[in-house]
Amino acid sequence: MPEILEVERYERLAARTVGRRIARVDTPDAWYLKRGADAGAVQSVATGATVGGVRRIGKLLLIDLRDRMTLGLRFGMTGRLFVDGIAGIDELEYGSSRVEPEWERFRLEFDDASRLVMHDPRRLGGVEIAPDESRLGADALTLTRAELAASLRGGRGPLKARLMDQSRIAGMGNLLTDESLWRARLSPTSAAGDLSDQEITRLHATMRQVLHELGERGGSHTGDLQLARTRGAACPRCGSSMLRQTTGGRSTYWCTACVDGAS
DNA sequence: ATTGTGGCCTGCCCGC
DNA sequence: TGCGGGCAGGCCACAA
Repeated sequence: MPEILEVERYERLAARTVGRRIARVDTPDAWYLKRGADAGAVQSVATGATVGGVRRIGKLLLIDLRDRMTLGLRFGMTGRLFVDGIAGIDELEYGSSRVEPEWERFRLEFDDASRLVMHDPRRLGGVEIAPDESRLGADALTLTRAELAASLRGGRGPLKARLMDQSRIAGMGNLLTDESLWRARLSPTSAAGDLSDQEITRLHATMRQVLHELGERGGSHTGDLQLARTRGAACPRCGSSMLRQTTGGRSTYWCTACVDGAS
């Protein structure tokens, strides 16, 4: 599913449209427009506008329109981006790899007839006008150790939930979070605020490594833990059986032996 | 403020 | 072979 690594790819793809003028906006799925936006509002904002820049905060893709408001694109779990017929991601874990015209939820058509298309079978993504960027925390790809420490401080809920709280750290999804915790040998269920300075340092270094390495490999589903994300699987590191439980409302796979064991 | 829960959405997989 | 239940998770509304 699109986590920060996938949306980073979408951002680079969308950057092709900078400087293009939007001739037409298509909103075939009214439900896909969020936070009070409707077809008329989106059209008045975007039609005739030139794309001034493309940014990303966490999993939110931002399209800045020159002298107009910004469009915010969220991809949910199965959203894919196409620009000029090129897919930002070929396949998505848990998503269908099929491409169906009826799954197109949002389109920008430019003066030169090129198009930017959001494709989302399950409709969990959406488009909004002028998203409130202050609701998002520090971007995970540039997260500093100090920002991580501040994000965890005082947290009494599970560590995993804090890492996935987009208002504190923007971009971490379920797969990246499980991979990072597993590599750092930290329990997803321990209280976020209970980590020692040493553990915070280790988690920070691990997250950086995971984001870099999985980014190079091709996405959030390419982690070392991925094959073990199934019931009854063995820990790829120590061979113990993986525990599956729900934490932070998400299915969580982790190895209690690796956390408890003396490395 | 913080934390936890349920619901949304729907294609796909598995078992019968 | 067809059918139906369960599953996936990003995000939000809501409750305590």
